[in-house]
Amino acid sequence: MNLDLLNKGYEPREVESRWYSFWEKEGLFDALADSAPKNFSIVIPPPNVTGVLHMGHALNNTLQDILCRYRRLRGDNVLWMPGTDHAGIATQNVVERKLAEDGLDRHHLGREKFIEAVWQWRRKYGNAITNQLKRLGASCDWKRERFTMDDGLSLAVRKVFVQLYNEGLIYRGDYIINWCPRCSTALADLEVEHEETDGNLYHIRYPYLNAAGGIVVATTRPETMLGDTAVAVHPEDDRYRNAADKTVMLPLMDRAIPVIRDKYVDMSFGTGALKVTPAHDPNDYAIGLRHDLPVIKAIGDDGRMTAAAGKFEGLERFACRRAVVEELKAGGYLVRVDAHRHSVGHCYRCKDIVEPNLSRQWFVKTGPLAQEAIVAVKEGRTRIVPEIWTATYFDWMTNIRDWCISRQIWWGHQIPAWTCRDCQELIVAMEAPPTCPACGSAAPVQDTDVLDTWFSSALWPFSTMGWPERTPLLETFYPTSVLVTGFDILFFWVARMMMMGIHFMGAVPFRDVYVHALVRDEEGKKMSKSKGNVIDPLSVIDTYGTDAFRFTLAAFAAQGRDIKMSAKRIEGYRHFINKLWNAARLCLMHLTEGQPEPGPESRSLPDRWILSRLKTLTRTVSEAIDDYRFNEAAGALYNFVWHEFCDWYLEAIKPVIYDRHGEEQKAATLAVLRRVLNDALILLHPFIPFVTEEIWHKLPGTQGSIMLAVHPLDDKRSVALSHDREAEAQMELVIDIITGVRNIRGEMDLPPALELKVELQSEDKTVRASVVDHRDIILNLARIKSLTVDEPGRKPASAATTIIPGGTLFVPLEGTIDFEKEAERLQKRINKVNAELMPVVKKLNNEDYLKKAPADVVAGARAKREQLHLTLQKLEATLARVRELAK
RNA sequence: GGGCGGAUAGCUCAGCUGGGAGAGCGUCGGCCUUACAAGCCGAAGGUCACAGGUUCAAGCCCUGUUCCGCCUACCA
Repeated sequence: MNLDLLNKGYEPREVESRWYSFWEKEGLFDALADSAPKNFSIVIPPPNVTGVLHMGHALNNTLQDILCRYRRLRGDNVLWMPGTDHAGIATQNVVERKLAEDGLDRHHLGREKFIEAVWQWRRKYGNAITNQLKRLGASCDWKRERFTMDDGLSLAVRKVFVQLYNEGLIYRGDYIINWCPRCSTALADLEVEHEETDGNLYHIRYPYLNAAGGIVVATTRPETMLGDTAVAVHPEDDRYRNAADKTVMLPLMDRAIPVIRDKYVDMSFGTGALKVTPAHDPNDYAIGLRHDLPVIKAIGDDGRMTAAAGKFEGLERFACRRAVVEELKAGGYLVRVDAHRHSVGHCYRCKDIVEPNLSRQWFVKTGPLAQEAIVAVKEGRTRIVPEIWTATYFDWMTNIRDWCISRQIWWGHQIPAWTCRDCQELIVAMEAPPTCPACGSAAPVQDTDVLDTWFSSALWPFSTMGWPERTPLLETFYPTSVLVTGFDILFFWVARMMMMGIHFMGAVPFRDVYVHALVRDEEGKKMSKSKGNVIDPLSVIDTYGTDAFRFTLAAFAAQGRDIKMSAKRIEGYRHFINKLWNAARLCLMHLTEGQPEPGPESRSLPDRWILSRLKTLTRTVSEAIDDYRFNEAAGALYNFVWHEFCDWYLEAIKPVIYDRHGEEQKAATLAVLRRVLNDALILLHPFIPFVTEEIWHKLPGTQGSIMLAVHPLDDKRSVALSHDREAEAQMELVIDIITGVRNIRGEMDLPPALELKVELQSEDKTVRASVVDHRDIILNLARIKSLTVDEPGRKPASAATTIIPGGTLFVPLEGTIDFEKEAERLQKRINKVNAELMPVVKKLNNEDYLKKAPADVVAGARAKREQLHLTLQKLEATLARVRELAK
């Protein structure tokens, strides 16, 4: 016996620190660029380079790692492509804040120096997130790590931009876009978060220019009136039949503006008259185009009023709102102010209120691209799991609007477009044109804008593999097997990868998209720094260990449901890791190298049973992983290890391994024990890689990493195992008897030390024989002194009784029995059986049921009725006897 | 405004194509049994949100209602 093989309690810190570097050093995460018989690939959703590991990353990468490790164990050539995203606005903000600490800002530094500063920052801090992924155990092929701003990916970005431009799928134009005054950049529609806000609806009277009275308009943003160039009414609105074609005087500005008719106006809203501000509202802009209205930009890109706002020039937009309202009131123009709840757009980065603003931007024409992406999913070339997201995907893709891709920041891929200083020719090209192709003037000027970060992420599945070159990596691993992601970036990222992948590779970027849930806090709220409810995965890992954490995530990753995370649940799974650890200790105390492996014929009942259960487990776990039902796989493993393996099997074989049943039996059992531990570790490894690797190395007879082990589905000796129905039935009987005795002991308050003699009466010969065969196991686990087996006959007088499916169990308690208590106990049982019996009887009395239900279902119900009936009879007879004796 | 999801034991949640209500934690009782007290054994606890409907049969399918949560949207 070798007790110091493993420590008594599992210490994750010490163990985990060893294995990650071992795996990396051995090259166990490396993919072969050349195609193997089976290839499997995943591209990581690249975390922001500024990021720190949060719960979302932890879940996302744990699930990917489970898939990758599982596929490797199944013999696949696995590529898990890692990398990070340059995260334009986020990173720029971080570095700007950093500079501010030194009293610097980017405008003083200049563009070039600022970008250099960002690169410096990236070199210094940019690996934080990848190091954290390593602590999580992520088995990425780090040698291939990519960054969205590295040379290869930047080339891919330019190539894509130029081609789309030449195909007419990228264009530049003046449109109303979402403008964030704080970030001072355009935002895509997706980057705007809408939030219901309590505001006011201001009713303002615009007097007619050459007539009495006026028109009352309603607005939530009164300051925009400074840019009004018309008032619109619906052509069929009788109220304004006479008003149309008149001219009103814009208050405060003393500007004459026309009253026009446009069907866009909703007669039922407000007064039915709409003030039109083409420069600051997308609908108004459209109306402006239809009616050839002037465009007056009253709010500047810095969020302050422009010269066009007259005396309000320079006022911050919300200060201006207050000032405008005051003046309107003073001038008698303000008719009414109603409280009005409406949704207000906020910048998803800085949360500042977004201002619709007219400006010249670059757009991707998404219609044709989206169409292809819809067809790909319709035809099943890409499958979205769970399927529920397919509808959402279609919905969004169908109603997609053009994608504003230019950003007025510095950190990112600068747009490969140049303008000639002299003739204004626009040149879109991979490299800077030395001269203008139109007029020959020197050095056209590059557009100062950069591309939306998601533009480069959209290329991720193929740009990381070396596109535009046709690399072996692409040949082998594109399309990728599956993309694992949270639904929050389904549109931002997945949809756009679909569009770009199909367009540029001619094939979908992934076969499956597995959409997982969000990790929330204990109360189901989204974790966020401002709420202070963030659980830091790294501190969880420090406290409970990576394996416990990963297992928790997997166990709660039920499809379509968010995960509420709390320390308490992780603690529960730490116990599981510890349980496994200690079970392994027990095994390792007895397993030695080179033990003989006797044939199946010498296997005991528990041996046969556990092998049969292992077979089921292997299938269950593998199928669950194949279907992305991670929680089912984790649940099956938990139940097997803790309850079947530890509670029953290990307890049952203790007498054998402690040398009470002879050498031959011991050798057979140890061989089984080894096989079960071996296979269970392999099945567990994708979920809890560290502890399984540690145990694996202590297991005599194993060589190298568990990552190179043969999966039970591919291992001849394991495949040869089959379901052993006989063993399962016999073991069930044994368990029933043991549980029955334990139950009596517990409910009758019998001291554990009290030596019990137990009698089983059964009319079933097979049952009797079976119990005799396995008497030792029962004596040991039920902690009883003797077990006699008989045909039904004389009932022991002073005994506690339990009915089990195979017969009746008597625990004679001569002189010590408490009849009251026993009667009570039996009555409880009777009530329970009755409750179970009632619905069955009712069913079987229903002729329609007998006629219409499938035969096997009816047969099952009949069998159940018989069995319950029998049990009930026995219980009632016993109770009657006990009552008699109690008198 | 449109759409989606959720409501099952005290808590957190499983329950896959309709056919015997489950787990973990917590609670109660008993155990230091030679791997594990981060453990072992036993027990209690549920009108499956509400109201209808389909069906021989509904936690599961349909309709409506209530309460949560999320996504989406250019009604000023």
